[in-house]
Amino acid sequence: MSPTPARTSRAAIIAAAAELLEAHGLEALTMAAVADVVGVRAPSLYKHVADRQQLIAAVADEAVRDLGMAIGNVPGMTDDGVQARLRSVATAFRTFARTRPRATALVFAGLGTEHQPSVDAARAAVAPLLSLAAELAGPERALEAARALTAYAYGFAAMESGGAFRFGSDVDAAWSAGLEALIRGLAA
Amino acid sequence: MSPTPARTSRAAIIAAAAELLEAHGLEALTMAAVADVVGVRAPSLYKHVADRQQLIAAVADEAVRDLGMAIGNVPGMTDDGVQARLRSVATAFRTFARTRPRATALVFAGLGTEHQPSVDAARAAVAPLLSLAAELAGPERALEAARALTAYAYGFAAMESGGAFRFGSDVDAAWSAGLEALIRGLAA
DNA sequence: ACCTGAACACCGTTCAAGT
DNA sequence: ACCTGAACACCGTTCAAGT
Repeated sequence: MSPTPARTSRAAIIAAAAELLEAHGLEALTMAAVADVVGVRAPSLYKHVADRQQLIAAVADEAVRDLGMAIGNVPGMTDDGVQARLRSVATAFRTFARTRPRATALVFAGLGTEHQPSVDAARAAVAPLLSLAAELAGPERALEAARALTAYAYGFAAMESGGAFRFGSDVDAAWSAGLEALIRGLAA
Repeated sequence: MSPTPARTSRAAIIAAAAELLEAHGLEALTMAAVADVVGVRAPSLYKHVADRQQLIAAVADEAVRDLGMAIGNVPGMTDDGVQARLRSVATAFRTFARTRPRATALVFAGLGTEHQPSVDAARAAVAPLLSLAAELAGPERALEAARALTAYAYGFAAMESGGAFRFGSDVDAAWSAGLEALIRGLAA
């Protein structure tokens, strides 16, 4: 007669889904596999998430928040100049994208979902980058500069994770050279 | 007794798959849907392609070739300086990515496939960009410069197609400003 | 030599029945 | 109030049977 307490939770389900995505790709993120990780049967998931699309959307939203924290909490930046801090934030972005490439692709390329993270979440995530861009290029051109930096960082990280850089040579050096060039150009 | 002639072809199948991908997304690229477009039943496709993964890979390969042609045949560039030609080629890339966003994501982000386009195909596609990069930044730094330009162009186009630019303001102006900054910085 | 229907394993999702 | 097995429609893939 006593109603059973929940044997899993929305948070656990989203975490399991994010793990499966990163470990084995989007096609491995099945309701049965997620259910298996959290220890229930597939139909039970529908008590916690509407359907698979919404679960994927929730994984993307969580990734946006994680990314925001990753680039918002870069340590020891108080003493540096704008360009050095921008370099640190962009590199934190790259590190995040290398750690969670498939979640990053879900957020930025959106292949496999029609979902967009909420405007508020996106705004919060890029806030630190936007304020540095304003410092670098002036408030008038802050948005443009932030977009250019994000485009470069995401594009580079995506190509890197996707294996697009296969002509040898030093990938780290290419990252730094491109970033320096962009920062220099935006500051001018 | 006479063996039946092929009622469809590998080329037609790939074209149908590319159409479905762009029109309705990767999850709409099903064997049944492709078979329907080319006018056969799903099992017949296996006479022409090994399986769905290989079909998706073929779509990606074809997209790489198309992209190579798109950025290799930019008209009326003979009289321009390096920077102007680079601007034209990068903009041709953006135009291609806006026309075929999902195929572009398949090639660069590779979410939904483990496939990589062959090194030769990729090399051919980026050849025009590489030679311009050499002209701009010197042969020593050509590869770095080409990578930075590709990363920026793909990243910008991906974010644009994915709807990441939703804070208002002029997206075309942002594209130009970022591209100018990068070219200026790479030339220095 | 290619095409087909039937069949199988799998997936997302619903729902009545359990506790 | 949540969980489950059974069921349904759909998907990728195989294969024996047609022409």
